[in-house]
Amino acid sequence: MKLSTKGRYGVKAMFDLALNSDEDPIPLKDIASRQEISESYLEQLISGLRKAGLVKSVRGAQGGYLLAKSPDKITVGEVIRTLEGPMAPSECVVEDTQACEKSDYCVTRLVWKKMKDSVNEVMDSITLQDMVDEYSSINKEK
Amino acid sequence: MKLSTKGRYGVKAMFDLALNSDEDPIPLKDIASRQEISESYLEQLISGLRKAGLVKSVRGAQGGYLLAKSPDKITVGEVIRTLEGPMAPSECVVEDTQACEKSDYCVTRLVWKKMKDSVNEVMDSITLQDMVDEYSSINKEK
DNA sequence: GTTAAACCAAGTAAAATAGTCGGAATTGGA
DNA sequence: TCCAATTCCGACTATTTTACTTGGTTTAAC
Repeated sequence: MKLSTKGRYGVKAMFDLALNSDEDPIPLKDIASRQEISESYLEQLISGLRKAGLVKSVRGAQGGYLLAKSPDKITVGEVIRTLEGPMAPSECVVEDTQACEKSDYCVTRLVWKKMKDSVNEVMDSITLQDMVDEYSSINKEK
Repeated sequence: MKLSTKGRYGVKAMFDLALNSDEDPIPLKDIASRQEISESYLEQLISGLRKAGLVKSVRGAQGGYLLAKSPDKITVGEVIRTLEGPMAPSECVVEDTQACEKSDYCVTRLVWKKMKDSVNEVMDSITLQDMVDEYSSINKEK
């Protein structure tokens, strides 16, 4: 049940964008080096985030990436689901998937459903802004 | 974030044992055919469950498997963690693992921690007996 | 002593993961 | 006008994990 690097790096990158955002776009190179992620790999991931409408890009020199919405409007859940797909422990609880023919009376399915709902609820309750706030409150104590 | 077949089959097998348990041990063949799982694969999984003390085995003819504890003392969480390992989205929140050197001020780590705790809480709150009860309540309506 | 079962270790094909690589298109600034 | 910095894109690849299978040994009931 480990998350793959896609989800983990994706959240880190988005957090980095939220933390370092001003007006100017942030080049991928900066994010990659700050977060210690391979730049060319991160490129793939951020491409997905862009297609999902979570970040905007500015091409050419002095270009880079920006959050497409304000950090309090972007949840960890959106980021992770974009990169990892639906957080379903089993195929049979992926939305808009044909559940198996036993699903009406399948008890294990109810278990997977509860797990899925629980994870999504937590993920969707955390915004990038929450992470930024938490970061500030940890670091002001120094 | 899908569960592997280990966890999924494991829960099914344990549920099957809880549902069909009387005094006699239940041969793996029966569980495998009822749950539509490859018998030789399930053998591996149940071996892990036995070593973890969740099932008991009786060897020889008329042998099979039994729950090691009563179904209300076995949680889905125990079963899944036995077969899948700790349900940690990231290495850095696996208990008794060295967290990385940034863990003191790492905000993403807090996110993984929340996800982990949430999943474990749900899993640990469901016992095999709960599943059996749910099964009966679904099926008595027919 | 035959049969039904658990037990064990090793092997394996297919899929997923975690990247790399090479180049094309875009744009700001010298 | 050209150069450098950057995004964008698609294909390739080594490694690891998954989901098994196979072939056998041991144990115990009848």
